[in-house]
Amino acid sequence: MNWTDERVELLRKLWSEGLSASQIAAQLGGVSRNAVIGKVHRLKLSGRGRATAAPARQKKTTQGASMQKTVARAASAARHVTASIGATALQVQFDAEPVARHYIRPVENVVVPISRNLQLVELTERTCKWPNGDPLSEDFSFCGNDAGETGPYCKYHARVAFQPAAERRRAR
DNA sequence: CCCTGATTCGC
DNA sequence: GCGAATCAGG
Repeated sequence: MNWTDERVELLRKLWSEGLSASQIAAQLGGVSRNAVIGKVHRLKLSGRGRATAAPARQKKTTQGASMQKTVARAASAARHVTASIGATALQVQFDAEPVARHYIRPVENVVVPISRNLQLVELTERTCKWPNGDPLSEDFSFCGNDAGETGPYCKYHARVAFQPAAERRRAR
């Protein structure tokens, strides 16, 4: 892959929009994040916003605070909720309340907190491949939360996708 | 371990 | 100019 004008332009755009090098590499295709970073340097586009490395960590933004509440309310099974709004994508991590697990029998009531809304090219072996939205739509995306190594979905979508037979019967 | 950008250096 | 390897950091 060579750096055509179009590709450089897209690189400039995405970089200015705050996407991470790896995300840009994924969208460009055919290049590694290192290639993107190298190119960014050569183009002297570096230093976008915050200087050194990973900025993806804020704690008490008003927006962040209100969102934490929203997520906490939505996910009744959540015990610990941390949300971070980075220069790139929105990312939320959480741990389920073990006790609460007994209450959420009806699968319809399982609340999936939030998705990273990744594009197809951004999926890796560890990202949840649960689809969001209309595959024919522009804003179609995948959940993208951590799926571990046990399957194609994060634990919440796995719970929806792989219902135990008995449970599925009563959930009817 | 996952990720981030920064730098170096052989090609 | 390019980008893998490496470094430094969250």
